[in-house]
Order: sequence, then structure tokens, then C-alpha cells
Amino acid sequence: MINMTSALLAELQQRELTFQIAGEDKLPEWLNGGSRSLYCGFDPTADSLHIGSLVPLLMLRRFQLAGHRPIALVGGATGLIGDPSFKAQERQLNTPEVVESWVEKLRGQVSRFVDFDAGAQSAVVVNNLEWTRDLDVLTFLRDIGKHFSINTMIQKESVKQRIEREGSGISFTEFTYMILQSYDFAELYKRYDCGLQLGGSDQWGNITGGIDLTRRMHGGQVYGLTMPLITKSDGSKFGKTESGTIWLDAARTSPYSFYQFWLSVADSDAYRFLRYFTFLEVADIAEIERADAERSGRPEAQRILAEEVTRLVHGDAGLAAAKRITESLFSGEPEGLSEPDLEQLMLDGLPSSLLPDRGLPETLTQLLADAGLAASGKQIKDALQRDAVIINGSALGMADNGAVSAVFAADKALYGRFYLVRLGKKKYHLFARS
RNA sequence: GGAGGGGUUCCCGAGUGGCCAAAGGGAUCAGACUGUAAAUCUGACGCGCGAGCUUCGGUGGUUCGAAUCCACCUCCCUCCA
Repeated sequence: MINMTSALLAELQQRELTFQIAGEDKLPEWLNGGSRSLYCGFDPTADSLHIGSLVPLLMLRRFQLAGHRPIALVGGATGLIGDPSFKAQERQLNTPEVVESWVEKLRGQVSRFVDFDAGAQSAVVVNNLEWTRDLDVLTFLRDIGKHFSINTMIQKESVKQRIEREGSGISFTEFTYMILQSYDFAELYKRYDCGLQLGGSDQWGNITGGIDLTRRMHGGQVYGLTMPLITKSDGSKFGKTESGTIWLDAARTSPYSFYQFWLSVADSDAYRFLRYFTFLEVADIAEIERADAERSGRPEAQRILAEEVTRLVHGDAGLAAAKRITESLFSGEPEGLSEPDLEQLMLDGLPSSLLPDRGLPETLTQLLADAGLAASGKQIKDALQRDAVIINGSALGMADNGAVSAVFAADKALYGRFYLVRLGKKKYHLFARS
């Protein structure tokens, strides 16, 4: 166990998962000293986490695998305030009821990534509302606020642009966010002997604030470690696609879509992402890269990445469903699918809808836009003009736009009831007659 | 409370009476090339198949005509009190 621990930091560095470390000279020794408790916070800003939280979640697990105890903190209190770190604008407050319901959702999500049955290293999930709910203002100001220097706080990079930049601003509420998060660290130190906080690189200011507060309130030496911002080689933002954010909740982003997201990662990002998002050995990833480079044609990296991450987030069943759809649609002729195959695709989460017998829209542009294949009829129109709309194997053109009932005639349906519509190369939608 | 500056289509950002559905860039979508990749090239990019309809913080005016002018309201920023 001791050896595993010293190996851990080295491995994280190999994976490029460490960005900044507070107390770097003493952290290895501390980790080597036995099983330690560490935490990472997740604020409820929606009813699901998205893949931006995946790296920290997996980090908790990496530490647990190395013999430490992970504490996942769900920010029932901080979520009520809003973290201003590197945010361009003041955020809208959510109601306590909403935040509370989100907290419960996140609690369940977070729990899937760590082990609660690991003896002394069993994971813990806490809510910082536990120790802030009954904190009264005067106590807060006298016992906690007194330890913070405004001079230091306004120097923090994370709020600097909000303070200096014209056209924005920061409320007192958001400004005090750092104090609340700092207090979390001090409190976890007291309650769980928690000595390390993990977070994204944007959390550096909040983490060091917590380290200072823990020292001042309890005289304790604690540490901080941040992970780099995940970037894409083309400079666009990681984790967003045409259809929006990639969520961890299967109801928001289906395992199929999730799998597809990772499958379409650029070559230049794939090996780095394998190191960030999987538990594959660094050496094995290097071997995959070498093999891909020697072979011509399509690399294996994306497939492995998609499989590993989908399994981590959606389990074996989710991965199986995702692969089933992918293989059906992208290998060979999708129109050659059997009737049970098509039924299975609907169950597996391929976007699908029922086609009413009567009352169909007059144009394909409207019907397909309503089905969610594109954001507007304009985009369908563009696709129609380029022969990019394919229904049951035949391409349609603008001439078909007004002929909805002919296109969806009963005798054109697969097995008398299915229409598989493809828009462009990757977007599919299955219509079934009711 | 006072003075000044600002709020433009997803984002940044031009536009100061008609030539404006609104420059340019980014993002995004589609096509070609490919490997469901990148880069590159092409087209689209408020909504509508179309005629046309609805936009430039909000409301109401002036005008043949307003994102552009006027009044009031609202939100943000800076300085002063």
C-alpha cells in the first residue's frame, strides 16, 4: 500500500493529471504515511453532472485504489451561492428547493464512481449544508470571516476579471463563495481528518483559501492538488457538441450518444484522453499509440476510449447498448437490419418517435426538425438540397419536401412500420408507425 | 443621490435615419476529400418549402421610413457623494 501511494503521484504526473500542487514538497511524505482522507467538491448547478466532472470523479477513485479514503462533497450550501471563479458574469440564484433536489441527484451520480465497501478506505459522501445550515451570521463573520483578508481575496486571479473588467461586476454573495468553500475544507479536516482537496485548475484560489483557513482555525497542515483544464487540440471547448453538453445522466445523454462522443474525438486528443479518462496503464496507452501509428487507416484509440469511458459511466449494459446501435448503423447497410434489430434500437436509446397515422406535417423540413434531427427547417432544407437526407436507403431531394405522405407511405416502411432516417453522416432517427 | 459610458442575431464585435435580417471573426450544421478523425475547400447559419413574417434591453413617440432620433422605464460599468 505504501509503495502504491508513492507510485500514485508519479503516475498522475505521467498522465498529466496534476496542474498545481499546494505543499508539493511535503505531500508525497504525507501520502506515504498511511491511508489518508481527501475530498473533492461538486456543486449542484444542474440535475446532473457532465463530463467536465469526470476527471475529478475518476481522481477520487484513483486515490481510493491507491489506498486512500475519498470524500465526495456535494455542495448543497455552495450551490446556493454560486462560484464566481473565472465566470464572466454574476449567476442567477436557484431556489433552495431546486438546489436540494439537484443535490440528491448528484449524490447518486457521484456514488457510482467510488467504492463504499472498502473497509477503512470506504468512500463518504457529504453535503456542506450540514455544517452551514445553522451557522449564524455573527459567528460566521467573527469566527471565519476574521481569518480572511480582503486584500488577499481581491488579488485572486479567479475573481480579478470580475473586479477589474468593465461591463461585469461581482456581488458580495459570490465574493464570499471562497470563504464558504474554505470553511468546508477546515470542517472536513476537523471531522474526517481530511488533508487534501482536489479540484479543477479553476479551483486553485478556493483550495488555497481552505488551506490557509485550516491552518488558522485548527493549526493543521493540509494540501491541495488541481487538475488541468481539459482542452481540445483544435481549441474548441471540450465537452460540448452540436446537441449540447455531454451529461453523465443517461436520461440526458444516452449511452449511445455518450459512446459516439468519445468515438469522434480527434486523433490528436485521443491518447491524452485515454490517460485522463481511463484506468488503462500509461504504458499500455503508449503501446496503443505506437500500434496505431504503424498501421494505416483508422486508429483503435477512439474505440478503446469510447468503450472504457462508457463502461465507467454507464456500465456494461449501457456500453453493450451503445455498441449495438453503433455497429448496426455504421457497419454495413443499416437498411439490412432485421425487425427485432430495429425494435432493439428503440429500446437502446436510438432517437426515435411514433409516426401518427394522420395529421402529418405538410413538409419534411417541419417533420424532421420536430423530430430533432436539426435545429430548424432551414438545416433540413440545406441537407435536402445536398442529398443528405436518406430514408430507408434512398436519398431525398427538395422535390420530396411537400410529399410527406408519399415518402412515408405504408408500402415504403421496413417490415411495414419502420422508417430509418439519416441526416448527414451521423444523425439517425427511427420513425415507427403507430 | 450626482456625472458619464453601455445593453446588437449562440459568443465576440461592426453598424449612428433608407442600399440592414443587420459587416467581420468564432462556434455550429451540411457537402467534397477521408477513417463516423484532423486540415483544407464549398454552401448554410432569425423563422418559414414559398409568398412572407418577426428581430437590435423594455414601452411609447417622431418620421413615408428607426438598431440608428426623442421620452420614460430597466439592467450593467466607471467616477463622485
